[in-house]
Amino acid sequence: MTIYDIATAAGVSASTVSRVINHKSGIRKETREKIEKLIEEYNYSPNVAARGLVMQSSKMIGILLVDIRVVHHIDNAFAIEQELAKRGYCSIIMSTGADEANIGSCIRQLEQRRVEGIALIGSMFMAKSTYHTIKTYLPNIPVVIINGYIDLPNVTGIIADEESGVKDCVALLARKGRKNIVYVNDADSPANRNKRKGFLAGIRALGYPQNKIYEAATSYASGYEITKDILREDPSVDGIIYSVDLTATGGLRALLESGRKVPEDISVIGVDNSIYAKISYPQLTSLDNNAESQSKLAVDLLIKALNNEPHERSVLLKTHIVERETT
Amino acid sequence: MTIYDIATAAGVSASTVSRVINHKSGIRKETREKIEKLIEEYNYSPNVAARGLVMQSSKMIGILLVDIRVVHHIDNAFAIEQELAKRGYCSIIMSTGADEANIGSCIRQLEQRRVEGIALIGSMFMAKSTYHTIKTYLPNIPVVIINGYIDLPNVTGIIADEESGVKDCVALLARKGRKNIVYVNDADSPANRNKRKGFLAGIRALGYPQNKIYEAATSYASGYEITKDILREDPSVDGIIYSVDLTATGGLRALLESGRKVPEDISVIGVDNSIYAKISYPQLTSLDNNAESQSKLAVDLLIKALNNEPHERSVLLKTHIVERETT
DNA sequence: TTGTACGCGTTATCAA
DNA sequence: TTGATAACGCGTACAA
Repeated sequence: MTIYDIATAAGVSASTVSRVINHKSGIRKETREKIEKLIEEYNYSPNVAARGLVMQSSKMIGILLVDIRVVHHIDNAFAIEQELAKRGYCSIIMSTGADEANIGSCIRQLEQRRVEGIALIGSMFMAKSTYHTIKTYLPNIPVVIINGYIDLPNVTGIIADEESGVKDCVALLARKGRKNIVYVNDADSPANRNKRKGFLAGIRALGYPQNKIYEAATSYASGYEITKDILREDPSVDGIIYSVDLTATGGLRALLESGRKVPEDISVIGVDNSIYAKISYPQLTSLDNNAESQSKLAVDLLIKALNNEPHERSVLLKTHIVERETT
Repeated sequence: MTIYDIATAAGVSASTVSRVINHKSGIRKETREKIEKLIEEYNYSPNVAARGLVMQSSKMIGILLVDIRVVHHIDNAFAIEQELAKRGYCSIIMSTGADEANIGSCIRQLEQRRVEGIALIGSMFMAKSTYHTIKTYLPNIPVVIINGYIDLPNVTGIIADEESGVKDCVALLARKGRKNIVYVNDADSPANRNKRKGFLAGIRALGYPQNKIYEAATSYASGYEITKDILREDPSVDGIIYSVDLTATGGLRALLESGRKVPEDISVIGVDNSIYAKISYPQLTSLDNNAESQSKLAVDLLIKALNNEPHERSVLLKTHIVERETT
């Protein structure tokens, strides 16, 4: 079913049908109505790809995430998808995985689809290889990166200042009288390296001798296990900062089982201020990295870029601690 | 940058370049190498939309969810996206919202993009209007629906038998000596109507007089509030089944605050066996509706359908209860 | 081994 | 108010 079928059925040319479809003026009322009826009758709808070819516009954007299942990232994707859908854009959402080669392959796929803009969600996309892929294959289309920054003229970065945020977390624990504070990192990423820096800076500012960092995977189970390790290795620990809420929830469980009282004996802080922080028991104090503002800004900047309007090239967002029951 | 630019630069015709790109045989080695070098040099990559036009294949599939942020659904989307990406398909993922008109509009958009297959995730897509939209606009492309069924020749349905599952939950609580069991529903959906049926059937089988059903929204906060209501209205309650883990976690908090011991005084069961069940305290007993099998099956059936291989039209999956600390 | 010519489904230009 | 024609970028039958 093509525009020609409708044209033939209506006894007009394809251009007339096209005009009706695109609501152009200068069509006789009867002609328009006849064509509209036929379109309805045949359930005809124009082929967007063909239209895109001649219009030189795909009306598609790409959204890349390392893993779509990470709640913290999907909220960003949702905001972008919804807002751009309103403006007629279709979103291609891809989980790239952490492998740099695959990230490159995904970006190239988006290029082949001729997307008109790209959102990169997660600090993983700050990698050198991504820089090169964008520079080489997508030097002209707008790119926003959430929680990251890439120094390219067509790329806009939005970063939450988690380094200062985690430093503030350390200070908060110190104010609560904590002396033995450790940090639990999860997966290696630029964002996590910044948080770690913030932790070390915070400890340094206090002049504490203890600045131990533990490594966990990004899961409840891993948070649980590493925390049992911590209690064994550093029995005097009285404060733990986790790089993400999820591992912190596992940690809380371990603490509970060990008989330690939270926050009487030990304080705990997570990062993301996610649903996990509210669900956990006790409810988790967490560093809010302003995900909602990030999303809104990202959408806003991407739309501006798509419309060739002037806009910032990089934005740094403040973070703040949401205190709950674990501190 | 088009195939013609490469052809001109190489001093050959576009068809020769096309042959090189598509790895056809019968090309002189030197010609091929020259062209390959040029493609590399110019960072040329073919326009997939144009190719799709002539090949009559978009290599795109659509994934529809009511809300991409619902963890329980996003896992399905992830599995489908990953598996089909391996096979060269690009996924258009859309959050439709619950509004039927908008669902229809999303399906029509996918049709205009000429997707080659569609996955519908969530029982909301069993709605009459969706049936008609598919029947009218997409009578020929394969559709799988996860957690639902639509009686159309091109649609395959996968359903978890949550009705029996919830009935089993009631029976489990009865075995634990529970006499006053209530049910907390969340949003209205076909799946939830089945769970409710299961609850009522379970109560009926036991001959219990009490079969009260409460209504909540799909959130931690709502689970918390409704549970406080329950304790006020039915102080003798000793078992609560929640239609989703999320509301159950809110409920657990309310029970804890009320001073009731779980599971000594009261037993709690959720549905989905999600991460929430593991994070909550006490860890939540939950009805596992086999999300992973659902995903695998959906992918499998969709691929078979895309390849025109024979496959089942509808599958019913068993559920099972994962017992943790709340029963 | 390579080139020519056409078609995929649409829109825009220009002429009628 | 409408139609013929070219163009978008590509793949392929057929010819050379």
